[in-house]
Amino acid sequence: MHSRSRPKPAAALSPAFPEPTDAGSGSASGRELRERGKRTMAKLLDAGTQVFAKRGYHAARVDDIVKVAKTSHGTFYLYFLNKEDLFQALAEQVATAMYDLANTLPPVTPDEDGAAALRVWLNKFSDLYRQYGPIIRAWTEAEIGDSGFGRLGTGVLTEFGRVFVERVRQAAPPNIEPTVAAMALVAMIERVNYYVLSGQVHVEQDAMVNTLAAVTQASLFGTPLRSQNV
Amino acid sequence: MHSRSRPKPAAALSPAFPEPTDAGSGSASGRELRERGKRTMAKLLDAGTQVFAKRGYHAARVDDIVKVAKTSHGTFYLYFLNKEDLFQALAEQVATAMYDLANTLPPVTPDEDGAAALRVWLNKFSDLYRQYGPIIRAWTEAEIGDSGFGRLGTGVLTEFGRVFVERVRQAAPPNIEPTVAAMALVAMIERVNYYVLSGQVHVEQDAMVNTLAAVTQASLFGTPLRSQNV
Amino acid sequence: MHSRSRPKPAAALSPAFPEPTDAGSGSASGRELRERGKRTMAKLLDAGTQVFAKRGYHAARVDDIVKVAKTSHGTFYLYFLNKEDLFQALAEQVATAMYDLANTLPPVTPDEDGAAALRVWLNKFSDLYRQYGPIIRAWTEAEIGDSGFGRLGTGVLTEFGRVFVERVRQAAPPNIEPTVAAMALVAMIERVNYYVLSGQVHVEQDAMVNTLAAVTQASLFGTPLRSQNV
Amino acid sequence: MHSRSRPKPAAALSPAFPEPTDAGSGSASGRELRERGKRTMAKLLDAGTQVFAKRGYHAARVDDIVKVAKTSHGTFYLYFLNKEDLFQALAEQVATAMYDLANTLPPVTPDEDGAAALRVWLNKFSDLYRQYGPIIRAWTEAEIGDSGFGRLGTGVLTEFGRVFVERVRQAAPPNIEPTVAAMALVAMIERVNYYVLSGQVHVEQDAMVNTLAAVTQASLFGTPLRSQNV
DNA sequence: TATGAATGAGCCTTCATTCAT
DNA sequence: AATGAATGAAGGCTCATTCAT
Repeated sequence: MHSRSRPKPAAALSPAFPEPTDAGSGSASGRELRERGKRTMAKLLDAGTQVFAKRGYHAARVDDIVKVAKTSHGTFYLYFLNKEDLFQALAEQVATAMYDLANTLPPVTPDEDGAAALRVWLNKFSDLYRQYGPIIRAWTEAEIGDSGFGRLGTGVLTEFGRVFVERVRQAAPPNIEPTVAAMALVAMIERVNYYVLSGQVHVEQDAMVNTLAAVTQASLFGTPLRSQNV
Repeated sequence: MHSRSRPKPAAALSPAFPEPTDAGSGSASGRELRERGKRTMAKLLDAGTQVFAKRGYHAARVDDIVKVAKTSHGTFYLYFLNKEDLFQALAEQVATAMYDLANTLPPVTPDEDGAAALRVWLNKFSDLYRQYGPIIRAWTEAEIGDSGFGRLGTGVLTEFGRVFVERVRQAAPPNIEPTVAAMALVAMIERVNYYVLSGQVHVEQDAMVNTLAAVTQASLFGTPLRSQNV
Repeated sequence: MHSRSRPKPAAALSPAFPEPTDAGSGSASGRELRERGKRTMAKLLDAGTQVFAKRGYHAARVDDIVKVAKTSHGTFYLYFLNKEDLFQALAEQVATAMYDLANTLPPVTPDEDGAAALRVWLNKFSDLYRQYGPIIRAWTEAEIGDSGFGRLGTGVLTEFGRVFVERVRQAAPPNIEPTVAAMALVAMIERVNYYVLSGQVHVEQDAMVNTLAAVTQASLFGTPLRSQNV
Repeated sequence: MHSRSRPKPAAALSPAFPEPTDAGSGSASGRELRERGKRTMAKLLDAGTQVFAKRGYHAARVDDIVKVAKTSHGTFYLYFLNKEDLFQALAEQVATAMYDLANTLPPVTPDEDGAAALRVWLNKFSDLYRQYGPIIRAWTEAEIGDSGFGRLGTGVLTEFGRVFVERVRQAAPPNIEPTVAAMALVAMIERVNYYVLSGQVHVEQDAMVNTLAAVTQASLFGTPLRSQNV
């Protein structure tokens, strides 16, 4: 669809973390932005997040977005090729942040230290998911069909899987099949956060995190599941 | 919007089962359908499944559906109030089947019998998910916003949760918090099936089922995770 | 631009002349039209002729066309892919008619019989030009840029040139260069009609035809130019 | 619309020549331009010529023009009221040059001297047409509708007609109708140049000029058409 | 019961023009 | 004298829904 490409999120995998609102954000033309231009683009990205969150990808109208951003249609198309392009930019922000988070997953040990480290990480995941969840949801929606989003999503998923597999390998006896188990854990963590964020189930973040940590440990080390601090 | 309501096909699927989600359905005449009418409606439902699967809820056009069903726009509106109504009908089919399946979840025991029973059930879940997955995915999409779908989805989720909680209670020592753990297991099972079905990860159904059963047991009884038959 | 193709005008070169309003006319989908559909399409083609005539290709809005045709936007796009597609259909009508006319050019002889035959033919040309002139003008406009119209126009021009060359060859001594002379005559005839039709010069059709016939004969046979019946 | 009017560049082209088409020009401050300003204006006029040539009047975007001129939107509107104003300025250049050329048309005599003089003039016409042809083409396009361009075009045409009529009168026996014949010759000369310039027919300039001269002479004096020097 | 033509609100996108710096 | 960000009125096109047959 667009003929000019934005900086790839993969680049952001590097340790040097770019400023959140600029990372992966692109313009319709790749031109350099002055101060004012940056503000406008940030407003649009932010408005996009809100509107996609509220209405989902398909139902979101450019008109909604520019209204929230208090700017005009013309301006929108100065910064983005179209709705998809804006979404792409947001998705890349998410992807970048997720990649980075995945790589901070601590080694999982069977003791209370391991559980604590896991809980810290799960809290960070939860915070990130809360921040970007709407985009992720819309992502799933946009994914259907043909667009290139799928790959982005799969990429992030794969990265999570890869890191979890490593941890599973480090932790578990050699007779278990780490890839599937890793995926199962990733799936659980993602989806529970989704249920909670979307309000389909009502649980405190602490309870959720504790349980997820416990299930994860139990899965790897056979520690009987006990919900702590609930 | 005309007021005529659509015959409720979902109801027929499980005569004994109370129609829990019927409230929101704004459809469907009680008029009896002749043989031909039944065939046409079946064609439309089937076409709807295909098209929603391929394009998602929003991107699906009535035009696509009637083309696949080899019928006309006029006919479509003879059987359904609108696109949402058709989707509702399909969603109700899914919900009914899911409710029924949830209620066949066997007691979970720590022994190999328990694992085997779990695997049988997970296979049934997987089959059902494969059959209806596209609708479920589109469901998530339609859910965003305001429609009544959310309730339907939440209802099914709740039912699964309820049943799992019962089993977790039966199985686990009294000091664990069953509701959150149950939800985590449901989330894991659903999402892994989704990943696999949507082709985002490539795993054989057997491997998936075995792992899910193992993780479930491990979570409840501390059985160290072992992937069997992989 | 469009993925489905309309019947080629070249086909219409065959002696069997198709009904004027159906020739070259195409639909967005190639589907067969019922009586009503044919009427609607005719209305749109007619409205297109009027609007393109009045405003030119670029300035013509689909909205104008459907207003003149007393129909709706939706209907327009039922019959044509877009504005260009409608124009194409009209242009093909013109091209077909022009091809056919070109092939009826009589042999040019130096006597009064030759002049009379030429006048008859020029009158037919003039009538055709009056009928289709607006489209031809818009054609020139649409031609600029990249579209395939150019070829169509060039094709018609070439056909006229070819036929005139034949006649010039028949008529003129062997020492003259027929192709350029033929083109010059074609250019003159076309452009004079254009000037007159567009109201840039005010001359009666008779005077115009007589003069064109006289110049043509004079060019070929050296008959001194005399304007008759003026 | 601001009322400041643009400096009239056309006037400068022929100080002695009365500005006949100035009436419709709604432009341009009498403010004097410094060296830099003159350069900028020249860049814009030049860019305008290129872009109108390539895309035609309607399809030409101000954005294209300023890009080619390597300047900004703001600057464009410093020099011209709007797109039409720039076009007007260019058209006036053309009109002025054409007027001047028309008035150098030599008397047409039946001998070889007359033919030679005609060929010299036709070559000048051709050169001018090549230089300004794109504008003339766009002119025709802009003409459609309501703008004042038509008058400008008609004015030039009328001037050519007037001059040709004089020559025809000088040359021809009193029994011919000079106005129509003159127009026919003008039409021919213009249109042949157009065909050649637009690449619709492929002829060397020499062949074209020779033929046009021959047809012109033949029309006036009955000299049989012979293409010379081909 | 079935058809397909017709409708028009809605949304996306472009581009001439203005304005603050 | 120059810049480039911002604006918003057009205008193209789609698609859910209705209607006449």
